Amino acid sequence: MTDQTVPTTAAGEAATARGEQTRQLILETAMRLFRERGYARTTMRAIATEAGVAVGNAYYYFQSKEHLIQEFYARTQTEHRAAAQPVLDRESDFAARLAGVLHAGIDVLTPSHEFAASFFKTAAEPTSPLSPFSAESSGPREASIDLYAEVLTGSTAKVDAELRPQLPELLWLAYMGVVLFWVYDRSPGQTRTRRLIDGAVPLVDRLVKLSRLRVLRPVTQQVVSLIHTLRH
Amino acid sequence: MTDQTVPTTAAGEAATARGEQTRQLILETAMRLFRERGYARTTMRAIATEAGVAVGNAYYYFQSKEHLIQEFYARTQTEHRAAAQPVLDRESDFAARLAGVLHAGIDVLTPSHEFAASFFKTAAEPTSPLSPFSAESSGPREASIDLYAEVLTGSTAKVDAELRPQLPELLWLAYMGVVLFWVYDRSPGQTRTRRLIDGAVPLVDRLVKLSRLRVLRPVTQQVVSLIHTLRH
DNA sequence: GCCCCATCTTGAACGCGTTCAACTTGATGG
DNA sequence: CCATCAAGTTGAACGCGTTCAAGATGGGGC
Repeated sequence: MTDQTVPTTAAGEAATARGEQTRQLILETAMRLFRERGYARTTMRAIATEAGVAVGNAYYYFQSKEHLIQEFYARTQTEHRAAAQPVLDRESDFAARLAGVLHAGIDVLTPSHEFAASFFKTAAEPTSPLSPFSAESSGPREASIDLYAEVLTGSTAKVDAELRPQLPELLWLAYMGVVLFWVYDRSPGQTRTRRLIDGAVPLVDRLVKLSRLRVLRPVTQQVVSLIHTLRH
Repeated sequence: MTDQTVPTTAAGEAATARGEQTRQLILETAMRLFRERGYARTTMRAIATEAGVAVGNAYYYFQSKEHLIQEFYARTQTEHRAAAQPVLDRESDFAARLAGVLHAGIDVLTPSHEFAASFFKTAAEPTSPLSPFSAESSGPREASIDLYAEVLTGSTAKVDAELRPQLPELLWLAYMGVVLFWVYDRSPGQTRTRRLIDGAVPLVDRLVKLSRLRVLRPVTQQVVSLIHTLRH
């Protein structure tokens, strides 16, 4: 805990130091091997050997094997944003924007399905820096939440005023749910996940719009108040 | 894969063979050490030593360190059922029954919070036999779903006819969500999880009752149809 | 030209989960 | 009483992630 040891330059730092090349070399090698053999079957020794460095050297740049994955997060998030941009530029309907962004996320993840499943256990541990809720993952997480804020702000949807500020984070949470479903999805090409998105988005769209309705306002307020309670 | 090797008698089997005592001894020792030191810090060597057997002997009875946990599932489920019984006998109101059962679940889990957090990563892996969705966990899972069927059948709540058959599994899924929240809950005594239950139950109660309402019937049908789609 | 020293690199060593060939035990039946 | 053999038990050995004391490198001040 609390060992902010010396170098291990955080993800996208400037880091003009000599070793930056080595860092990139190790990272590229690791990513390639992870994709080729899966996370568990890729050993640190293999990464080091293929990169032409000593095992210990990999640990100079990355605190652990798990930390090599953090780069995967950052890249995935960047790709997700890029893949979602056309939809955000084109659509103004809330449901269309949300579905587009969710599908874009799965598009980006699809090539890594096997790899993602094998390292998912690591990310799931509450104490892990790789947990999507951890402080270490706050960068990609906030970028991702921003994406859902944009889904909302760029849309023509009218949303209950109290619910609106909470919605981006709720949508991100729903996205986490979709990813969870996707990780467990064993159907060929993860078509079930696609069906989940196509089925759930109109539902969310409907509920969001109904949130302003007389009968449902108490429910909406109950939801918002629960969120506030849980945030402390 | 597919190595249904010789003995390793499944959880609650008859198993009158000689080694049954040793099996229980190893299991009790493991459970004690897991609780005392946490999962990660308990080594197989320590379990073996404290139980007075050789390391290999533990592997004669349990395929892996992870498999020692499966017993924990079965026990937790049994205790949950027992702890929930008074509430099921006493209450007839749906919300009261649901809240009672959920709180009973967390009551039972509370002493093992640290341990649960440390082995959660293992259970989260899609391919793991410990995953709550796996075939190996079907026993405890179905027992747990039955519990939520009973929450519903013993209650006076009137539920949409199409939604009703899906509800026990949905409630179980919600319970999984509560457990997930609980695992990540770092607040002292996991009071946030308690607040989640107390906040979410009235909400679920309200939604279930509203499910029969004119305005919401389409939404209800949409939910049911989505469930059917995802089930194939 | 030389030394200094932060930066980078090395690989043997540690403790872990897991495996396995070899050994012991004790009920069975001749 | 002994031979048999499935059931149970052993601990050295393997490959893994990780650590760390020791060494190599090379730009900057003198």
